[in-house]
Amino acid sequence: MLIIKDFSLRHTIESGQPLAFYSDYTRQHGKEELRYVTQKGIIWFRLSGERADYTFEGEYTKSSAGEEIRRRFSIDEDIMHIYKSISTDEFMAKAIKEFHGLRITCNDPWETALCFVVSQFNNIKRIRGIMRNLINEFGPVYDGIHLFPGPEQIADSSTARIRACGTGFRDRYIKRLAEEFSSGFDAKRLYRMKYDDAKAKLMALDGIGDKVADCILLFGYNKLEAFPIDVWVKRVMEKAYFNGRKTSMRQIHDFSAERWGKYRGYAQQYIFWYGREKRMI
DNA sequence: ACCCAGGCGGGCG
DNA sequence: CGCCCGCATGGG
Repeated sequence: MLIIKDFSLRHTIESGQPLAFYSDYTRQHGKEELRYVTQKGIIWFRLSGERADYTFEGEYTKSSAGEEIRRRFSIDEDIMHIYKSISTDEFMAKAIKEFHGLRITCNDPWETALCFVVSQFNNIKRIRGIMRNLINEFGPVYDGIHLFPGPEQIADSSTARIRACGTGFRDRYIKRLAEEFSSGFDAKRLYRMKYDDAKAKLMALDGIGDKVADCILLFGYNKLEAFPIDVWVKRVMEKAYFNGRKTSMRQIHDFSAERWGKYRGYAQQYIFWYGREKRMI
């Protein structure tokens, strides 16, 4: 059993992070459960207050599954220090207070890249459906359950089979991404690279632009200085920080770096989720 | 019917 | 640089 302080599974999952795109989350009578698959197996994660427990299947052991969970939810991160350091104005302080315990998840780079290539010009509900289709179509079966597919499993398929999962025009991006991640692109190397250099490497891939690259760095590499700007973040920030004026991406990037520094990825996730939940637009 | 969705690539001035 | 366009698909 684990004790996790300052953690809201609900805000973490519902704020549209990669895990939410392909897992089952339930909450009733104060008990929460998340079932998710990885390339190695299946994890059942249960939470009641601050008490967490888990079961697993696949290649995991009790200890490696525990490690998976610790890493995925950044359990060892000093979250209160991060909250304090980005609570630099009333809007952010209020968002953090109301949605206490929202954490940036730390996911696998390939999983994250696939999720956010699917996400472009799309909505969260459909992203979920497409991710589930991809898992059911390409994920290897373990004990009757499809695991998360590895890049090589998609790289070998036709674009038609990818498109049949509902991806639309993103089929060729997905195919090329899978090819890159299964050979050629050294995904592990980006862990050790500085933010700017890693971002340039990602943006060199077909179908990955400014926003998706930042998502992969934030949710896949835990580079907390990444600040993904999507339509929601842009509009909420224009309203809350720029007097309703149209503001360029460049200006918003600069503003976020200056205001929230190296933890601005957290600020971004609060802006995104708080803005949507409070129907600010 | 119309509009939009956690954008990107390509072409243009 | 900035701006504009097309892009698959499904839900409101």
